[in-house]
Amino acid sequence: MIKKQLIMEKALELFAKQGFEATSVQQITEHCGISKGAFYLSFKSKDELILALINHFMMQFISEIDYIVRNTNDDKELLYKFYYATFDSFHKHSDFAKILMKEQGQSINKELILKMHYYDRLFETVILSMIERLYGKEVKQTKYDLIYCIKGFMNTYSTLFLFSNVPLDVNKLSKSLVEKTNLLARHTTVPFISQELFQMFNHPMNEEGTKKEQILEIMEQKIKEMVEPIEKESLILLKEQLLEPTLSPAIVKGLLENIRNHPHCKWISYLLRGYFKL
Amino acid sequence: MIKKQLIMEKALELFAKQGFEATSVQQITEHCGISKGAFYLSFKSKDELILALINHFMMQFISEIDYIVRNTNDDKELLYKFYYATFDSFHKHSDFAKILMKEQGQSINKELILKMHYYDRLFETVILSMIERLYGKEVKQTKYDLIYCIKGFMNTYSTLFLFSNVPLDVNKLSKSLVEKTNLLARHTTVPFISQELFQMFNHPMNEEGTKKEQILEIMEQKIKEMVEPIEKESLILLKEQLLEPTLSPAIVKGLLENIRNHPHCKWISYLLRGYFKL
DNA sequence: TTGACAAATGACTCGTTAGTCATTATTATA
DNA sequence: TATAATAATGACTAACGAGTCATTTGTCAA
Repeated sequence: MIKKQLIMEKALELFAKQGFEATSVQQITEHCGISKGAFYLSFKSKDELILALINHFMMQFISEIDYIVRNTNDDKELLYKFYYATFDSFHKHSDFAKILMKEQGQSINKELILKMHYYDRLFETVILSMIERLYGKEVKQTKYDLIYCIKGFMNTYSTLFLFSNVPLDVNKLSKSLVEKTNLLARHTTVPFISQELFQMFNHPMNEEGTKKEQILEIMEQKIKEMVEPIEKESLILLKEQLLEPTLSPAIVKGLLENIRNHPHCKWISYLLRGYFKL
Repeated sequence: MIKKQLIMEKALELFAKQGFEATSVQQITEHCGISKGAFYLSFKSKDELILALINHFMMQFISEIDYIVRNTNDDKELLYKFYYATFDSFHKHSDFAKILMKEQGQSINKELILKMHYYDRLFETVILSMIERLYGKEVKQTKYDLIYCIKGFMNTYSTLFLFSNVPLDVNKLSKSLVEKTNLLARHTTVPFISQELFQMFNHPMNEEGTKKEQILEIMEQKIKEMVEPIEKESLILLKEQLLEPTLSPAIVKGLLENIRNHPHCKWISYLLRGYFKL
């Protein structure tokens, strides 16, 4: 298990520098100081490795941003916090962000493309819920355009500081983008992306409906692995709540809070927040 | 020479579908109905092919947009025409645009990365000159941000219609982006990218200063190849003008107009417009 | 028809890579 | 200490791809 993490860390560095295709398993194992055979004890294939990396970081990223959007009460702060957290995350995990940019749309692996689409959709959902909350009916016609504008901002500005070695002021950048986003939200009158168009783009959303049964499966897996008592009990209680709702919303929310910051529970926490509508 | 074009066309299709790395020379030659050896009669290597493709399309694209920006007199139309031409070009050459998106930042080839950066800088220059003309001192503090916003819009909206099979209304999209750009230009007060920052990003601009001597070299090459009498004479006169300015601006402009629409002269025409400041 | 020249071919070389598996080293258990 | 179980190794295979070059095919002038 610890070996798996080592491989993921070292591979991340190489992928960010050279790209996925251009990095051989040989190189990865050398960089880890292990043998080639040892690699295949942890991962069935090179593809499984990149998939694990994508999953690991995207789950972390999405759940982090989603938590911020759900738990920032002050509307005035929300957009700033959203941008700040996004760029801060890109900055902290810049190697992963680089891979994301490089492998964008690329990748021969079909499963990977689907996964990327899936996370992209999730992220769009988070943005959309934020926009709807902040601007309400004001952006009824233009909210889908706003999503793409926000994504466009994130894309260009990320590329900028990921691929040049210029130190960046996340605070200043976020403030600047908050102003731009507000401007567009409040004054745009000519929409391009209608709801129909938006749904057409997002058609293959099916991938992992993440229904009750799937959440249960993931939870059982984690409960087995978990050693910390508080987190473990919280997980068990939440699992029971999932099977048969008996606890009050306050208790459920508290239990979620217990597991939220455990590195292995962020994703479960995100799924449950969605399921319990908290 | 005609073989070269065939290879470029067929390779473009495959690269757009599968990516550059994932496409073998074997596949390209099979798709062309020629032998592997024949490929190497036209191109020294696979890298030379992708470089030729990038050069071919980027020259065409940049010079087209530059011409529009320089020759649209009505400021009210300019931004619309800019967006329209951009998306129209992406649409017409969607296979190339796909490659551009996929190979973005990627690519092991150093020469290619430099070339891409170079064209990126040229495109930014065109955008900047347009912004300065349209908004003047109004955007003194925010013009560099505006460049990246425009590029961000282009990026997200292109991805959208390049990788989903939804038919697009370029007219509507352009109008929508014109409004957004105007909003940002007129009301943004919080800049993020200062002039210093902008220059830091663009540091390695050196690549092909495209000075007089280089233009001359390209011209001599083209003069030899050219068969059409009017274009040929225009080129010869322009070459003389480059060596020793004797003609009036009106005549020079007319000569440029003569060659502008010849598929092989667009790039020269662009370089000369810059050199003669027309 | 012939011979000289150019165009085109594809079998071949050489390097590289993902993935396997018989063998060896390490650790746990009795 | 002996034995079993598990972890780790790296030489090996099979496949593929870029680029080469001896040979064949086509063209055209004499």
